[in-house]
Amino acid sequence: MAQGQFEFFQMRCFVAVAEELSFSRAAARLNMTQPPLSRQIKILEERIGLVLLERSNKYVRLTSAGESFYHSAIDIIQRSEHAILNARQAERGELGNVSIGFVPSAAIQFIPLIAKRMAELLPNVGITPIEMMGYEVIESQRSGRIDFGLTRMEQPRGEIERFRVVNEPFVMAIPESHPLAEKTELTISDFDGEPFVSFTKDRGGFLMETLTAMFLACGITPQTRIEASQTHAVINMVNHGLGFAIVPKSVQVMRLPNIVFRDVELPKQFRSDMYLVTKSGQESALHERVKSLIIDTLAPFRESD
Amino acid sequence: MAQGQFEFFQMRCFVAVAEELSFSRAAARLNMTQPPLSRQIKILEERIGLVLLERSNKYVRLTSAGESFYHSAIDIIQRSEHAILNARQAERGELGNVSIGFVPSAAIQFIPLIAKRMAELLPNVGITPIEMMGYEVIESQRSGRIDFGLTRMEQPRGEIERFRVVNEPFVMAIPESHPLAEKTELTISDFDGEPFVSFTKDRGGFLMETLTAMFLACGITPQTRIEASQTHAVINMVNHGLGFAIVPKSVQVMRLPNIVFRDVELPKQFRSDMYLVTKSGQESALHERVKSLIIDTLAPFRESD
DNA sequence: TTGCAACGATACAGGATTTGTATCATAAAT
DNA sequence: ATTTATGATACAAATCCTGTATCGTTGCAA
Repeated sequence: MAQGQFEFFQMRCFVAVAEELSFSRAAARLNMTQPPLSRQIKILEERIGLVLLERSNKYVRLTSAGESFYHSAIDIIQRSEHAILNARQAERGELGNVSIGFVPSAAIQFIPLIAKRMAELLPNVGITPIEMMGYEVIESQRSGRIDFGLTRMEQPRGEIERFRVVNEPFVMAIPESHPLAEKTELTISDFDGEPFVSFTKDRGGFLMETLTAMFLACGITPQTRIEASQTHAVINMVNHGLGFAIVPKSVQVMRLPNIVFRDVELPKQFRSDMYLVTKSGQESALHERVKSLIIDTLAPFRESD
Repeated sequence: MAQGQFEFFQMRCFVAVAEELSFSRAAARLNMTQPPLSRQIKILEERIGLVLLERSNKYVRLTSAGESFYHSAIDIIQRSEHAILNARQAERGELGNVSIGFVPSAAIQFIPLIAKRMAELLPNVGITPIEMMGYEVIESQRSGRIDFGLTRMEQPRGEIERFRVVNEPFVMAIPESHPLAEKTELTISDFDGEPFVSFTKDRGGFLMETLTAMFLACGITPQTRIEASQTHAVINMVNHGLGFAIVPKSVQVMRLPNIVFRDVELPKQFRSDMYLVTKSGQESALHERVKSLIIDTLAPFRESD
């Protein structure tokens, strides 16, 4: 036994004596005889260099140091029990911390929903959401800075796993002042020649490509007035009457005063995807747990229309 | 070794391995050889029923459970060191809690000053001040509800120690509107026949007796208008112009808008005392420490004039 | 005052546990 | 293929702990 620090067992002995205020009774409680108990207490006192118990033949009393140490001991013993419970939780993937990198448009619904469900189902798992550009999500994933990523980019395979967690229809965002906002049954051809707020193509804006392909397929050519790089910006342009836009349906929970959202029939292949990316070969239980939690949480945005 | 809980030593072993990520290096650091180290880790894992380290021949890695347990272990080890330091502090009387019962007039200066100095000199000793009537101080002292008491009552001896910690002169409290407030050199005879706010005699008001004795000795008879039981009440009467009062000098830190305080020459024997009462035979270091702190703190109110 | 009972401290032998040396098994590196 | 480094295993020696027996002291009762 490393001469220098006291042992756990000695602490338990001390606690028993402190509570019983009797060596014999404490010994009985600890399923041992009195002499070794006395010895353990003595060793404990030697190790910490303090007298913890004042013992004369007829009474046993705690010294001030003993009083203090008793409280500490109770605390430490309890913590050591918690340590085991926590470790067990961690093993089951119910304790820890995960960081999620995500593109700004995921901040509207997906990340809050994930955070909420994590708080419910995995209350002891912390979440660190980090907003970033689509390409950064992949970089950060490779470098290990984040555990999970949410992005719209279809990524070259390799050591990174990818799941399509969102596959939702587009909706039209129309300024309230625009004549089309009145019409109830809209088709895509109604937007031919109308002012359009588009996404930029640079910096990994993926929606742009999808949308131009769709316009081509539907045979319409809106009048592109402005390009913005992120959904937030696009939506705010529309809100100020600068034109209509096409955004993923999940965006429409953002209620802005001068926007109306309208469903519109589009060819089946033109839908908005989002991918969950993760380093493959992560066999941690926590990782698995969170991964399926994210997939489950986003299921409504994948199956519904 | 009580089969059932892990030992402290095993935790230290684990921490060393977790930090070195190598059994051999960890063993060196612990001044032991590798085989027993392996064994201790194995025992630890058996005791808590979890695999903490994933070890193949070329690497040692923490499992999620190990990660969690490592943090707990660090925390517990640190706490166990603090436990010793705290116990040492407690032994020196620098850790703990004391309760002080006191009469309301001590709340004006004495208790705040004591609390302040305790915060400076004994930062880890908590103080619980309890305001009560003079006779309650003695009762609570006997029953052990308070560790110290501050009261003006001279008490029957017995198992209670008593120190005179305050012996200060009286001052006159005069309503600003009163003609005597203008006069610079006052003597006690100036107050003959003037309206006087007195202390009640009941409920252990001790000042009353002293004051009537003094009036007798000085040969004056003020006109007693009102009696109040506590200094606060008396002072507020004066503040509303109901008469002059005689109060201990320490009271004059209370600055009220319509009161002036004036020194006055009085016979030497008429001064205001306050006693520190304490159960005798309290040999605790903390108790001694706080006792002398209180005596020291109140020294200015005993020696000065 | 004396004897008894209760409690914690001490001594010591037997037993359990732990340690260290030597060795093995495996995997990366040369 | 050989070497080197790592953790696991086997076993004897040493250590430490336990329990029995006993002592010394204190409070209590006769």
